[in-house]
Amino acid sequence: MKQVTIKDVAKAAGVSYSTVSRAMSGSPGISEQTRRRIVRLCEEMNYTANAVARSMVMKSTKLIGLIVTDISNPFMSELAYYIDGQARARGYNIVLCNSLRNLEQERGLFELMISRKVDGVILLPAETESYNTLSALLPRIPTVFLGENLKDAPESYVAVDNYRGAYMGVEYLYRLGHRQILYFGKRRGSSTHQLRSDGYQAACEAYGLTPRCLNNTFTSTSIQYGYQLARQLFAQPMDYTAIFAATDTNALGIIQAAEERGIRIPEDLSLLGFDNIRDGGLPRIGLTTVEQPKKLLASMAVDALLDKIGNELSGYAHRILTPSIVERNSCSKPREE
Amino acid sequence: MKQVTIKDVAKAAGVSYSTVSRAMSGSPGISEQTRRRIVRLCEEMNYTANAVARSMVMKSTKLIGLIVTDISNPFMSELAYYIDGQARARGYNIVLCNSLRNLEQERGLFELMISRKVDGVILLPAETESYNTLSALLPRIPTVFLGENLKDAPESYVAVDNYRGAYMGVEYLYRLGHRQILYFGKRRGSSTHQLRSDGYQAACEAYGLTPRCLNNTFTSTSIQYGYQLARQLFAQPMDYTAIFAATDTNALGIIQAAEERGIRIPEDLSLLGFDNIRDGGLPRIGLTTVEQPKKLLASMAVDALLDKIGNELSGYAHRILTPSIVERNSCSKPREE
DNA sequence: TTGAAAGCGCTAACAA
DNA sequence: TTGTTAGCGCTTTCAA
Repeated sequence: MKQVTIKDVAKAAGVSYSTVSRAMSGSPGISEQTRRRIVRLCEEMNYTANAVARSMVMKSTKLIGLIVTDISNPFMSELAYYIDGQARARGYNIVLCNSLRNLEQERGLFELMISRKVDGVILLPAETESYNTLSALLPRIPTVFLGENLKDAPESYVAVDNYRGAYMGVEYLYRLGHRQILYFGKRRGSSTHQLRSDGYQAACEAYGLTPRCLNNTFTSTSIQYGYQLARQLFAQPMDYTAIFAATDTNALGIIQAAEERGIRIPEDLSLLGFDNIRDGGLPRIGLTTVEQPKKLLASMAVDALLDKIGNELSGYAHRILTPSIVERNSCSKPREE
Repeated sequence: MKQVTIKDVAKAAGVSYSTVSRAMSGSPGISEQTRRRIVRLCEEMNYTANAVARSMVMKSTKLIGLIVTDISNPFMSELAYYIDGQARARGYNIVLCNSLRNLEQERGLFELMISRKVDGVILLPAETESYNTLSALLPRIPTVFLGENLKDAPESYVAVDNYRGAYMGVEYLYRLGHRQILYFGKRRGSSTHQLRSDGYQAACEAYGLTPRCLNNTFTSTSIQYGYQLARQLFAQPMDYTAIFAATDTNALGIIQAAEERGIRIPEDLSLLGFDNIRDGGLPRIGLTTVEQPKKLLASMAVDALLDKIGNELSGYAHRILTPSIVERNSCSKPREE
């Protein structure tokens, strides 16, 4: 697997190797004739430029680090799909890592990205706390936080307006006629969760409803945990007509628990999610939910990062997108008593 | 964002920069005293070794290219999750790309990986044809095909025994009492699909059943297409008691179409999938399916690749894993007529 | 135990 | 239009 280098080509062509470089990179100051000759020769010789060597002198790897907590999570894999598409269209590739929602691991990965000299990193933080853990490293590499709202932190992020999304969710249920809405699954340590729960509270106040919140005591929001939480909940009398789940994965767990207990959705209970992960659109699930515009989030994150990479001087940018509600079949009017 | 280099540290420490290199890389031939002094200094100065420069001289990037058709597909994102874990444990990172199941795109990405000098690539091929499209490039970089069975091609791959899996699936349905089993969704251009369908046919013969196959005429196997195909199918009289879907995504589409038509699964119709993607385990879905052991597949692919990278001389290896059946709620005895 | 120096493959400034 | 040459930041041989 001996690699052909620019020197080999130069020798074969009988020119200096800077001429080969010029021919390949399309720079000016070279006759069309020799360029063509050399390009052809490169193909014949199977010459492929060594991107590592180029990175060395260009001081740019054209690589973006993407740190997610768990790529097998459908929300993140969808985001990753769009990020890759957008990045590649701009000449970049993605180095992917999973932090496993572990701050130490995340920090290690971040340092790894610095040492790999990626041009920038897009981070789906493990927790809100991530910002603090990483703050000392942040000046060393352009970074954009994605998904998590950093409020007024002096660092770039793009996220959905979680407060507003939750507010809209309550409004939606209210208009359907619900007056007892339970908020389900708020997880500690996440500003996303805090904002959603704040939005829920605010909307309840505005509409004269009594807010009621069931916290997620687990460290994660998988379906499993949602299910366990919901089982506990359903063991008690149901004095609400709708559940607003903090995340779609929570909602999926609720569906499972409801199924077991013979609670029909939406006939007996309306259920509203948040995120709009693909699974919610599956047959028999049909989850109505507050959508995070994943494609847009992804492309804004890439744009913001490349902006930052381009203008070293620039500061930071906060971009907050407005969510919307996607209606499927998990919400209806409350039953007449 | 001026980067601190090894020279800066050397100057500050008053030693040559080779000494700093030795101190950092833990090589012998350096007093423990100076090593400690230098390591401390590096930390103080925020020195992080430049992996690009190191790659340059080591002729190894410690990077693995991972080319999938679509990372948002749950099967692939799960695989990617395990691949990353296994690779990182061995000191490697992943460069992720999506080929969009497009041969040209895939070829381009493969060339990109060569030029990026990744140490090897794991490829979830777009089609069986991928092997031919890429064959000229294969000698230039260690590669392992994942998921697709290349039969006796002289290239490494790891895949599940698709033939056997399908055979087992038919046996499973047969034992439940089914005698009319329809095979659904075979897609052209995929040896995986070919093998599954062969296994189905063989099992039918062995058990004295009449094989019946409904081909997928689309180029992809998304839920959408499965749904459309199933709609056409259900418009005709149902002269089978079970459907064996070529993939879980197909099965999901079938569930949707069945739902619409009021066909109950498993009461009116048993449904067996293949792959065991996470979605199949969701509440209300409960798809019984032939499982591909994703974690094992991933770690064998990484192992096979690192073997290949380690021993330049070595040839290729074919590793075929045995699938198993995971029972949930989509299959039952056929109804008594 | 440490330092000097070559070189990895490339780009770009400068010379011719 | 083309060639020469100096690096990019590191590892590693060879000498001291």
